[in-house]
Amino acid sequence: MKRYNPKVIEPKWQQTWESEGIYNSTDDSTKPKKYILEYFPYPSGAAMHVGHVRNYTIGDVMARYARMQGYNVLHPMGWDAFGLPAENYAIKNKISPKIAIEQNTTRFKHQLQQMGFSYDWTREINSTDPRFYRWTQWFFLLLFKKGLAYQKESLQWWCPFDKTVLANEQVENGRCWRCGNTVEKKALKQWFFKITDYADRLLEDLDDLDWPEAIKSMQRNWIGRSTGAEIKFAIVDHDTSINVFTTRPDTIFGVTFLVVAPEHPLLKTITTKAHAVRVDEYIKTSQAKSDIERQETTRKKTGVFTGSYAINPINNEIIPIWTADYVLMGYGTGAIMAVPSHDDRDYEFAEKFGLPKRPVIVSPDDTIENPTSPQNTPTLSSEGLMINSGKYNGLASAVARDNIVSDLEKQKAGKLRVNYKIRDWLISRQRYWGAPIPIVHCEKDGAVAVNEDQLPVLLPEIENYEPSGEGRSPLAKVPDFVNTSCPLCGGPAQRETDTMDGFACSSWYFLRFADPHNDSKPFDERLAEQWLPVDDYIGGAEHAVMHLLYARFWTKVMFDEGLIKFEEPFSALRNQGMILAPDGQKMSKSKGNTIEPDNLIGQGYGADSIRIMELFIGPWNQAANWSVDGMGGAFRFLQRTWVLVQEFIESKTNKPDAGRITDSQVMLRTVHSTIKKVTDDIESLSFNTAIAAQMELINGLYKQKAKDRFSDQQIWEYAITTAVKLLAPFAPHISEELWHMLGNNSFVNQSEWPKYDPAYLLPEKVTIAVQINGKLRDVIEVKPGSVQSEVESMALSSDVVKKLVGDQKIKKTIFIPDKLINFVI
RNA sequence: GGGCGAGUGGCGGAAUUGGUAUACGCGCACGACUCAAAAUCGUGUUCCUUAACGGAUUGAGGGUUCAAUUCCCUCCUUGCCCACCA
Repeated sequence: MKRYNPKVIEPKWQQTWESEGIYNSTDDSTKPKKYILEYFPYPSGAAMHVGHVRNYTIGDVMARYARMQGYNVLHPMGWDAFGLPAENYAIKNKISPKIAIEQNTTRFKHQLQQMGFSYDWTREINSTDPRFYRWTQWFFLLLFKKGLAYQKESLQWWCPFDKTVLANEQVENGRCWRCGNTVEKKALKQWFFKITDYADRLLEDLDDLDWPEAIKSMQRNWIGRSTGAEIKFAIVDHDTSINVFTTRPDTIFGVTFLVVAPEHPLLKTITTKAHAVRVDEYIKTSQAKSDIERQETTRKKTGVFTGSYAINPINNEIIPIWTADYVLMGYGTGAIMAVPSHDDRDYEFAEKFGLPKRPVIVSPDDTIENPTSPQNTPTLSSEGLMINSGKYNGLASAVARDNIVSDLEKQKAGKLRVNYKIRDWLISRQRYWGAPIPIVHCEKDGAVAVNEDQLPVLLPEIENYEPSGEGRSPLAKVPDFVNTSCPLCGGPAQRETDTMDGFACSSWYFLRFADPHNDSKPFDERLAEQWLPVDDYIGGAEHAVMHLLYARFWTKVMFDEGLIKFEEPFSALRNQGMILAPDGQKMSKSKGNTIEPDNLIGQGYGADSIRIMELFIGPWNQAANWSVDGMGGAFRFLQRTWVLVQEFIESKTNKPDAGRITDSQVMLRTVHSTIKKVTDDIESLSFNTAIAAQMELINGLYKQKAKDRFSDQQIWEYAITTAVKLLAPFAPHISEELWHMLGNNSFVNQSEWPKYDPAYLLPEKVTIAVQINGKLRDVIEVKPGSVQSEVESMALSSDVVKKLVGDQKIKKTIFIPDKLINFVI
């Protein structure tokens, strides 16, 4: 008997599949399409570990299953290779990013191939290939021409370690998402994409997506739409006014002071001479505070009085104006009306600086005369009846809200306003390793788009690509690159030297897979129409408000331009659960706790065992600790399958034992119910139980074999063949090998998925639970479909039941056919 | 502080519509094979208690029901995301 040796069979089939091209997608097929995609990886210096492998295993099982179900499947792979990690790796290892990327993609590709993933490698793309980023630049120009790409000087997040600016989405708790260092604010002229123009559509279209609710709510939260009003407060003794944003205009009678952010443009104007020194000091100290410090002060309120007063437009009350850094310049108008009786932040501030905290405006218990005071627990979300609010008293707060805004509108002191937390996407980076922004700066014509036929603007190969930290990309030091002529007037001009954020590439790469070699446009409309949108997109949740939001934005822009006919790129999104190290910690190179597939394969487990382990360890979308012992179990299952098939093949040539009889009904029922179970489980993405069902099948067949020694060859042939097919999406190599050993010349991975016949599912006998008062007391075996009277008399004749019922009266009998009978006494 | 999710044997987990809780795997124990070990095969394995019987059990407590891991309420623990967003 041949031994199961993954080291021999796995590379053999990988090469055969590749040379036969059996996973390549055809553009002209009559079959229905299915586009299954995993996030294209970042080929960093650290190799892939079993956590990454899980992501690709899920996608691969789905792709293989879909093929066997008769779909024309697109399952491509490529490299998201621009960006900081690749560049930092190159700097550290003193090689050029280009060489680093070549080394890393070679390694990653080898890792993917040795896992037997069924990618169409003829469609491989690399975002750093000029043939690819030419079109990334083309999309930049599309956005530029549509007025969705613009330059603006403002305070931006700056990472002093990576020496570049960062988008808001790329700053987590005041730290750089890549290196974890504290970020600073720096005033720089930067390029932005106007994603805010699409905020409403990005929000509304979330509803219809088959995405995890967690991701949808993260995006909703990030877009942060809130409706309210902008209200104008005139300043006493000044010719100016301050606008505030509030979601609760109904609480305007509770305003006891105004607060403006320290960065507010009117702050210096309205500050009186007597208070100027203290205000100036306060502005300076809050500027010196990094944002992380501003967040870490455990919300202790600070602030100073400006000396000025404002007039409440609803009742002409005079209220003081303060400045405090709990009000953020970047949101709303950078100024608020403080309502201490209904906002805990305002309450805390009033408490600390001795400002008035009354009156209560919304009665929480709907009594106008003596409401329970909410002063100790102010809340912005409370609704109720209006009190202390003049003519609005007695109205429901939601009604008063509308009335007050329209009344203010009449006196031109207020209007409805929708506010968003989302900011425009800062796209420029002061780093070398990215797609150059295809813009030329001309003294006469300003920022001018490079002509389309001049694309790509090639990233020059340079000696010194380390960031300078001066706020300019290293490309600024390359005169040959910088100096050019203006596409409009032909006069001398300078190229933009910033490069694009790596997320620009990933905002459209999924479209390129439909038409990866097109040199005349980013993709053919017909091919995009055929393959897109992505049916199943598989990846971790870490891209929730970055890539997944950006890609949706670009897709909508392309839709508006008429390039594509769909508005959402990813119909279904699947977030796989993280694989943690056996100790429960995140796997990372720095902790030295990573487990790499290469080592496991070297130990003789094989890719198939790893694939089984990745899925069997638990639900695919939940985190799991990697288990070293569990690998042995996965391997044993495959080996038992191997041995069983070998023994069956040998039984073909040895005469079967004539004295033994195969129970064909039991065999057929076992096989057909397993087909049903595995099929249903794959459809519902319950991969762990799909594998468990196959283990049960193999265990069951072992028991059959012990009884009948493969007596009925025909039924055994069917059982074995089916078992091998069911295993194919999960463990493709061993399945392919066994398939060929069984005498097939085709590929099991191109075979048809087995179907079950419901007629075989019905068992000869079913076990009925016999309960008394809902407690299990006995079990009886009856024919399926037995009626109540039959089951009841059988159950009542059971010794246990007789004893427990005694001469008590049975009040009620509950009968569930083929399941249980319950006597209530 | 806000949002979303999760708590089941020694461990990872299963239970698809309220209907026999603990499938499958790991680990462990015993047996077979072996000079021996590994590997493999087989049997057992929720806990307490017993000669047998029996009792308890899905984070805790309560509720609905003939029947609750499943539905409802309160609380505890824990994971992830967002966080002074007015």
